[in-house]
Amino acid sequence: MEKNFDHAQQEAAMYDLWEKAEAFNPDRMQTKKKTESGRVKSKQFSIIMPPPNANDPLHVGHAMFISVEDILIRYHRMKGDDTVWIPGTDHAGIETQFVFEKKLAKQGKSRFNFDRDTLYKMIWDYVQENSGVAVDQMKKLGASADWSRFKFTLDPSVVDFVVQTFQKMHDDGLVYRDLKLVNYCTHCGTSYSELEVNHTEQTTNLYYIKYPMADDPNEHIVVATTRPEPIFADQYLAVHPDDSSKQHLIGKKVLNPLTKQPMEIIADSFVDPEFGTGIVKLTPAHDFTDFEVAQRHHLPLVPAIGLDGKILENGGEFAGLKVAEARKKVVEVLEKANLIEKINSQYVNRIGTCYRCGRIIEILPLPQFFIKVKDQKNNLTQKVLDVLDKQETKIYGAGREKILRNWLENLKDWNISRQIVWGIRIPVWYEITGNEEKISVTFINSKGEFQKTATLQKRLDEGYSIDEIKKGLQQVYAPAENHFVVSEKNPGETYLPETDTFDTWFSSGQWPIVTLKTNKENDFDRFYPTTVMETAYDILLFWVMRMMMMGVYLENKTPFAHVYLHGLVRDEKGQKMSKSKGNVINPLEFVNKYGADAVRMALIMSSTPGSDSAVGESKIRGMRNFSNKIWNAVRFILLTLEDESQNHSEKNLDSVKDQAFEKKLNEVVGQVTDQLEKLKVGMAAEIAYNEFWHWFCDECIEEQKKGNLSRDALLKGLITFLRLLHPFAPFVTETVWQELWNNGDEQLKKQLGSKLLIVAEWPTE
RNA sequence: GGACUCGUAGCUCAGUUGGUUAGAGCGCUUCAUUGACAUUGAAGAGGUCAGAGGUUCGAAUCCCCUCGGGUCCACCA
Repeated sequence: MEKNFDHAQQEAAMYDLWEKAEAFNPDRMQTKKKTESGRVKSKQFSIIMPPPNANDPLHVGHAMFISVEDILIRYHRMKGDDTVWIPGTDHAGIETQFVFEKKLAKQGKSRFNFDRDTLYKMIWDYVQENSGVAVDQMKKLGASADWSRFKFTLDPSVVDFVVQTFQKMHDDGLVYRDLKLVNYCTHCGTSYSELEVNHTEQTTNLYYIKYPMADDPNEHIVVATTRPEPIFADQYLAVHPDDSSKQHLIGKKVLNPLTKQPMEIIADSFVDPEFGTGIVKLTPAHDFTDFEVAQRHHLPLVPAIGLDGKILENGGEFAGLKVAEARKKVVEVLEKANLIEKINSQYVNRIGTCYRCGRIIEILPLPQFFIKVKDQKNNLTQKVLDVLDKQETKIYGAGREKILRNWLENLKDWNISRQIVWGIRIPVWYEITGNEEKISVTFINSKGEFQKTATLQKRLDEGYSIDEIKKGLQQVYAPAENHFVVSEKNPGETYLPETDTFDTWFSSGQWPIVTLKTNKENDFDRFYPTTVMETAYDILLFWVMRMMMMGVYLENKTPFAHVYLHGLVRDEKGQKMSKSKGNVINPLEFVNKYGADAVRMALIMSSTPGSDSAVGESKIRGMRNFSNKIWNAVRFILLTLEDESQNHSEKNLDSVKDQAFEKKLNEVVGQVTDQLEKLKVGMAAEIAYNEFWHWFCDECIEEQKKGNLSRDALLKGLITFLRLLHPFAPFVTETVWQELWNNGDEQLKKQLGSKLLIVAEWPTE
């Protein structure tokens, strides 16, 4: 054996050995053990991998989940459980389309140059080019996932399943289409769920604007607002009903400062009498609170801003201006008319920004598809809360269960429409007959020219056929009340397809079910509910919550028994990694430098669910030393085995020492096993590390050198430790195991029990 | 405003049913070692476990308060 462990030379070979033996596939491996009574014991252990973005290389967070999950999988496989780890990759709808559009932009093109089908195919090809990278990197990290069960989130079988789910939800009355306010990014051209909006603080102007009284234009009231630009569309103001200083205003009318149209003052308790002047203008089409107030009082919804982020035609002289420009101009006009009392320029305000591009999110009314989350018959959130109450799913991660409960209790209906191409098309078709005036379309005509938004009627009048429009279709805008049918295929000549796609989380929310139901025949019955869902805590609400909702809806059962939430990996100083700081750790770079085992150990050791951890090069280097320690312990023991002269020196051994050694060894086995059973992966790794290095190597090997411990005991200890350490450091342990097997006599082989460590038996006390 | 979380060795962090001298990695000091490993070993310095109070035979751990970080949510325009 070489003096040091050469990870670069061994890792790929070991992975190859495992794959050739089909060690990851529970159907091929003998994972069932017979009990004493001769019965087959088939406790299952299953993990569905959180699919990484198919288009991106892995980052350190992925390395973290692979380490944790692979440790659990390897442990249970060795224990003899029916163990499966189902891998996959994600199409990451908005992310990927965003990246692709940037690429198009470099070529001077945009998504408006292509019809839906063409664009979809282009992105598909683009993702295919990159998709091997992530899988390859997972293998480099040692992931013992069953690749024969691999799934991509846009595989036809997945798409079919998701479409059926939507159909079922629609049949059950859980789906509705409605004009609602949505968070819309005019740059990305899509709406977002409330979770996808970042809130940042910003210092803005708070304008105090005079509204003349209708019955006496010399009198006025003052309203404070940060958003003067949609004033032209406002029709109502509000005060608090119990605000004694404002009560005389209720029911009175003022004049709109821009349009001079009369506006009524209503009373609603949402108004804070202490803020501003205690009088609020209502803009129901562009403010969530105002929208709710308007619904309570049955006030009209008058949009002022369009999907392009510009003022609509009803804005008169402001029409066509972008929001920011319009604001400037409105303020100018009001100032000229002497209608601005004062401006507080130091007002700190929270605004929503796009989590993708960082631009300000507009709130716009748009017909979208929603899932009822608190339906009377199918109260999804309540069902999930019940699951938590009954502890059918346990959450590991400090305080995270409370956060989950809090969200479930307050969750609003789920907007699942996204205005992008890269995803699963919502299987809905709009009846067009009679609605040609109300439906708008954008498309590429047969000459390849982009036709911007116009009513269907107008395009038909221009001589375009339905067929031509359909072929080059980009976007359909059907009114909320438009009749539609749910169907994957075209129901007939008189229909146009919905062009929106599902929110990625709608399909990935079904991931544990889809992967099991569209794979090997009995997988679902065999592995559902899965044992552990392991993922980062920052997608607890996006993903874990949705999976639980879909699980209880589709199967009446939670999709997993345990949720292990790992923390964010920070840099050596505990700072958040970011490209701009330049402190991003590329896990594969360190795999090449120090080995996968070292990276895994560094990520796992001293990490605990729910909390962030700090990892830097020095830690990884330290763990590389540990791999080498394992290597050299084996090297030493192999040398002593070859050295026959040592044999007789053991004759008069004090067997009491051996007994003490075995006792302690059993304790270590018990401790590591115990921690793994409790999902305390970090603790398990730490115990195995310390006991191996500082007890077995530092003490026991030295004792053996002095002749105080038998060679047999030491060998037994070594074999036991290799088993214990294998889940954590699979490559080096398997490498030395092969070394032992290939150089060992029959007796040693018998002791090892298995040619491959990966499927060797987990030690018992 | 509500909620959650954290404050342990110079640095980054373990220590979840309260129980003997509080641990690890890296760093630091001194020494050792040409035969498992310098990617090593031995010895050591370094912590009033943020602060005050309470429960207890016993608290880093449970409760209350204070101070100081972090995160999430919320209709204060």
